Amino acid sequence: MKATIYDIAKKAGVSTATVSRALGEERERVKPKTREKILKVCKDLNYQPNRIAKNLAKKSTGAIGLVLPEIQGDFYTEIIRGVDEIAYSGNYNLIVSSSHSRRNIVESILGFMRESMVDGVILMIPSMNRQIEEILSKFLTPIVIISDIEGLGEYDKVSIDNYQGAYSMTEYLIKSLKHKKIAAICGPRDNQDATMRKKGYVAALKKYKIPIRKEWIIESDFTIEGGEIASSRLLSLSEKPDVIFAANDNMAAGCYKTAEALGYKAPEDIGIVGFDHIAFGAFLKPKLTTVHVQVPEIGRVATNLLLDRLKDSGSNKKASPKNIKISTGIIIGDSVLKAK
Amino acid sequence: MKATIYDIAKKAGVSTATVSRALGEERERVKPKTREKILKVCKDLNYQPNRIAKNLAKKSTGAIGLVLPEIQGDFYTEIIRGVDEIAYSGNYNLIVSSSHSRRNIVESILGFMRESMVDGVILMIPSMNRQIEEILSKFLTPIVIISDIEGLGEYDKVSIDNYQGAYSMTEYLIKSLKHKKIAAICGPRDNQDATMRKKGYVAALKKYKIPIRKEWIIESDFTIEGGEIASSRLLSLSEKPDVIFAANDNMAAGCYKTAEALGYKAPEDIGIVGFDHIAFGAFLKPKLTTVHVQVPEIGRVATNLLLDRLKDSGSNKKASPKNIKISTGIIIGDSVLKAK
DNA sequence: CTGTTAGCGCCTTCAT
DNA sequence: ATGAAGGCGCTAACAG
Repeated sequence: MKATIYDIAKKAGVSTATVSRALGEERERVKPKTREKILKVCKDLNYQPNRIAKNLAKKSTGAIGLVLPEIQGDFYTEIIRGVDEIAYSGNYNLIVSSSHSRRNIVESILGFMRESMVDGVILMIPSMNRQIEEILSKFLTPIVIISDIEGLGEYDKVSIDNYQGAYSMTEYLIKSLKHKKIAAICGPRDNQDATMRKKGYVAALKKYKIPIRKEWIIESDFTIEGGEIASSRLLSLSEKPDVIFAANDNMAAGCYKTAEALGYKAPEDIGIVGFDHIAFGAFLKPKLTTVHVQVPEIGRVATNLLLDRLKDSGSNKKASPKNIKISTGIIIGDSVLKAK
Repeated sequence: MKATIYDIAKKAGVSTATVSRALGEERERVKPKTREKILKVCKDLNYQPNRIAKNLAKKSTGAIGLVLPEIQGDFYTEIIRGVDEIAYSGNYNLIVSSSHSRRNIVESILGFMRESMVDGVILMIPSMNRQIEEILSKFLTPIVIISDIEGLGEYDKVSIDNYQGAYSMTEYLIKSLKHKKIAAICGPRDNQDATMRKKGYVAALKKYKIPIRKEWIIESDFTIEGGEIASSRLLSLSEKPDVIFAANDNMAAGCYKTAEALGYKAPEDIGIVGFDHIAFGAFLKPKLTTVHVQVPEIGRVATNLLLDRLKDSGSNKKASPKNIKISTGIIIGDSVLKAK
């Protein structure tokens, strides 16, 4: 049987209160000799404090939750890294959970936070719906959302500046590289990041008065395979684009595959650019030109917002929600040439 | 203030026990009408059950913990995927934690499990030491170890069959491809996976009576950069190997980089093979020949072992520890040719 | 079917 | 510096 604080108290000849103090943050308020005795007994009995009981008594868990749509690939692990870094230095434990495969994200949220195993939650969601909104509205713990969804004014929010990133890349292709025939492989329609990236692309074309061609804008799914399929469609058009702007690096990798399979050589025959700047892009040949996203920074910023909330949750004047955009940059590789 | 089961009981005019039943697994044992009334009150008061209290009362959390050395790269996320899959279908929540960067793994274990926030733990560790062993020996919850460390007979254990994988690959290079000049870039000395891979390599050379050359066995660190450095050393030797067997795909990728930088062409000038078969290897050019490891399967198997333990923890006859090895295979790419 | 009553293990005033 | 005692919110016998 596990030893409890009560066993310790009895064996050490003190009260449970003293044991609690000796082990907790009030170490100083107990005589060194007593404390030593208590610690010795703890060792003898292999005492392991029960955090559940502690949490119940203190009404806080010292942990924050991170809910991700999935835990796969560099993108998400880098978010985790950013969150973990700040959580750790703020003395919070991190609990990561994913709404993986079969499990839909709503369910995950429910199981995870409605039951308050954590003091606060960082939620990353690609899209919103009534159901989720309703659950969120009932939330009792602070919550920070990572998403590019508009509205949501009542929550702290951090997002990638998808619009600006896509706009800048498109502008770079047009202005610096003199391209006009630029196709886009977009992410899923219901994914807000994807939507904003597409908007940025379209806006840049408009700005430079380049006509938008429907057949050069393909919706896909952010996977490598999706990129393969979409690009093979683009490359089989009678009028082909000169450059393909994939809305993420995975799909750009799919374009490489297709190009190779179809006998096109990048960048000479077809230019390819991506978005995200995930690690493995550097191993693509030719090196991928892409939009740089400070992924771990997203996690850091979100966590800082959450910790601020947690700190403030005592005082009753709630700070108004913050909305932070993480800026992007352009990484110039060798996957697209200047137009002839 | 959060509503408690007590508030519900009062407002619904029933006892807390009835509320607990109506909401829990004994739904059936309460009259439908009563239950409905209770559910309505719950809605009205936006009642969120407190899982902490529940855990304390039930003495179980319904969650298992997964402790990884880090959460970065495909290898670890695929482990997570395997674990999550089984945990989910077994109705357990998964809590992932990493002993990331500054935090050493021991500390992580301490914070994570000694305090029994979980019913059981899956621990992945690259190496063992006294300190860790001592902590583990004091463990009160079931624990499954993912590691190729020998000994450890008292724990359920799952490991990659590193030895066999490395042996088979080396044998393939020798027997099928007629190579004799095979160098190895190993992982860290204190990493057990690395050690077993090296042993497999050495054993195969011995079996085929190929002399072992110290200068062709280099210790590195499983990173891309490590692979770069190690391979540049190999390629600057007066007598160069024909093939480099990198102990993981990351380091193999580093070899590609170096080879390119130094003007060697794979596979014509130098053969390169790896270990792990992580996703991005398929994007290397030429396609990487490597040892296939069923990574998600590691997670699945480990989780099944843990769930079995948890199921049995009621009965007092403990099943004897199981030790499962996950077999490997060889993926033939284009990164090494038959010897001339 | 439902209520009563103890805990679960720890923390935290309030006294001493 | 320490002890006594009452929660924290929920579950689980045991009665009715």
